Amino acid sequence: MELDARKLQILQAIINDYIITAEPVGSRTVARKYGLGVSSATIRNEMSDLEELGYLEQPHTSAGRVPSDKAYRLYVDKLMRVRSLDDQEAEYIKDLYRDKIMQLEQVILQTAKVLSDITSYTSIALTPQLSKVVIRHIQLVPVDKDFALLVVVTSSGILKDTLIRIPEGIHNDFLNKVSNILNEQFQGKTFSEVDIKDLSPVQEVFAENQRFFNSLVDVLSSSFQESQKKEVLLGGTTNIFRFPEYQDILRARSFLSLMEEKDLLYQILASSQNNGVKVSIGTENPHEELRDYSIVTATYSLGDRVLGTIGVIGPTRMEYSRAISVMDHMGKSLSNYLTKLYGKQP
Amino acid sequence: MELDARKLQILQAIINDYIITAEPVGSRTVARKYGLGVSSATIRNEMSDLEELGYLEQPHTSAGRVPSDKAYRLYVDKLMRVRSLDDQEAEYIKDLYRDKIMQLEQVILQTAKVLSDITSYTSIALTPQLSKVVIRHIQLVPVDKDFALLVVVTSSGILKDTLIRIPEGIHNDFLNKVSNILNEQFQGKTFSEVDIKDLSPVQEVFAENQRFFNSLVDVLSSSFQESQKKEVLLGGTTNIFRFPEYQDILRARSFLSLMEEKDLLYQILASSQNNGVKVSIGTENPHEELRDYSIVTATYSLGDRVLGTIGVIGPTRMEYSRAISVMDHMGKSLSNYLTKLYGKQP
DNA sequence: TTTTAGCACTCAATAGAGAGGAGTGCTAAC
DNA sequence: GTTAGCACTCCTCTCTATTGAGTGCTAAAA
Repeated sequence: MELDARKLQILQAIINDYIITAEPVGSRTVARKYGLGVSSATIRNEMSDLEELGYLEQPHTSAGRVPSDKAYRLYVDKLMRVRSLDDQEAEYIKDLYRDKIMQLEQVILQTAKVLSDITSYTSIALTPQLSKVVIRHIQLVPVDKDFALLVVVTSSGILKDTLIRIPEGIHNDFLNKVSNILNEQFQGKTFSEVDIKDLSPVQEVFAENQRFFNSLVDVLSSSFQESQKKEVLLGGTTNIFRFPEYQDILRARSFLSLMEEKDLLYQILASSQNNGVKVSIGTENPHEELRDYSIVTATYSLGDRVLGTIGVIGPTRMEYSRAISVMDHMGKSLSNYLTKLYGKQP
Repeated sequence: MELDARKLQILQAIINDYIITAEPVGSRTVARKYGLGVSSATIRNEMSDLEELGYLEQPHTSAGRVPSDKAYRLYVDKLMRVRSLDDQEAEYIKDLYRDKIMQLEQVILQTAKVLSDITSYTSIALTPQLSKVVIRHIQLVPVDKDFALLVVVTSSGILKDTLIRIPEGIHNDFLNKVSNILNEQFQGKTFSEVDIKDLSPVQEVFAENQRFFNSLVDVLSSSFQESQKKEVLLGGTTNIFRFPEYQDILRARSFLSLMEEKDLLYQILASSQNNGVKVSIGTENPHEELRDYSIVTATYSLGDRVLGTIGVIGPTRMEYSRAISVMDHMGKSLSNYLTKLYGKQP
């Protein structure tokens, strides 16, 4: 049995209604609110068919029906018409990136905040995967007689700077020399290519300052290690309370706990590395814990290299149309901003 | 009527029991569990007195009694014996600061995490008030032909670094010159003393590079502005779910919303600027919203200058003894660490 | 053949009644 | 001053209708 036009209409009506009300939808409601010119009995028959086909589910016999993940999938792929952003939202997003120079992580954090504000879902963002990023410059900047700043600049902005203690009697010229060595060794490499052991041959340059050499190696290697670190940023975690299905303390708590599992969230987002917007509905998701949620993600890039992923998570009865258009727009705006700011690298 | 020894004993028993169980305590429980050698009827009479004196409250006639804020205050000031940390906890804290050089904000963030882990309450931390901090060094570090890094180093570590675009044809010597000018103007001043207008007289040095001058001023002033910014860090927000009195969705939600009001939290913490540990119990707190919570705070310092505040927040039936000893220890450890690391400044 | 009206049936949600129990306050005796 | 005893309060839990939204089926109408 194929889905004829009327079945589709009814299915769409049920999905629309359920997205708004979060209550199982009955045949009478469909007949009255979405006047299709047929009686509730007819709709009842159709709904029965739709259930048999796996598009609808019944929480219990005397309740209305609820769309299945399969129905949402159909809805996203075929039924729904993608809304474009309204002016206010577009303006909000534009404002975020207008004329600002922020540290990379700040940009992503702000993006997450705006995402959760606009969609009223919880937003998740992956900071850029620095292992893929090229080291542009390393420099030891003298600060005063005791301290220097080790700055590592990458093709996507600054990675990191660390205060490092310098031994007595070290001259600025020596720091410059060290900077040059570091650049020779590491410039142009990505973080995954870098190997701290490459420094060993130049150890003799440090002569009597072996302690300085060691602490430099320490700082650099922890810096490189950290660059591999997964970092997951969140926005609007308590937005989940807006939804009636999370008025239950156990559900709310389990959601909030889920949001604290950064490793899991990382995996979820990292899996969608192919450019563009991706929608995962409930059980489509490979992770058992996400069975009850839907996730809409988009990637962001620097030039044509994908750097990371942003997304929103919410109940499966998500406003897909809105979420998708927002994510699409946001991914593109963020990529634009980054590419404009950090441009093409040598 | 003054509180005699037996009344104090009974009060202490009730507080102890309520802190553990979160259930109103009845006269029989006191008689049996905390054998004072008198019958429940006697205790009942004493409890009645204690209620009249404002130390106990009754949720309803046929329930046991619950300590009032006044009782907790007495408990904290007189009754309780301050536990010292157990070895495991002390070790945990020591570990946190051992041999690590972290960015200032990282230190505070980690401190908050450990605090909430150890106490199982939610922790709040104020990042250092940079307006009181002295600028040690400003430098423009050339990164490549398009960008330089503006680094502002303060007496408490790095404040901030910002990537800044430099116009074509600017030579490193010029950047150094600019760095020197900036240092002349701002070195040794605190952020609250600094005035961006001081730069105007040197504007002519920039000659044809007025755009560069302008963007420099922009970045600097936003940097200075940001230094005044209140920043509140949290740890263990979902710990609140551990407590039976927050199994109710409304209470849990209202707590989590409260934790999102960064301005309010800032005010709360900022108000305790006198050195040492401070305890605010329920209604003692000037803020209406905190009526149901108790807060234990401690300050942390660099040398003898108070930089900020850390604290834990939880239900009024808090384990004050534990909380106070942890906060005391933590405040001191953090101050030690900072002072050792960033030491005495010129 | 499709649609519809009608009706019995199901089942969650809600309200109400009653029993149980923890705890108090009071009184009278010790 | 202390305690045993007892009536009383009031929350909590359980059990039992009652209600109502919604279904599925059947038979008649289109």
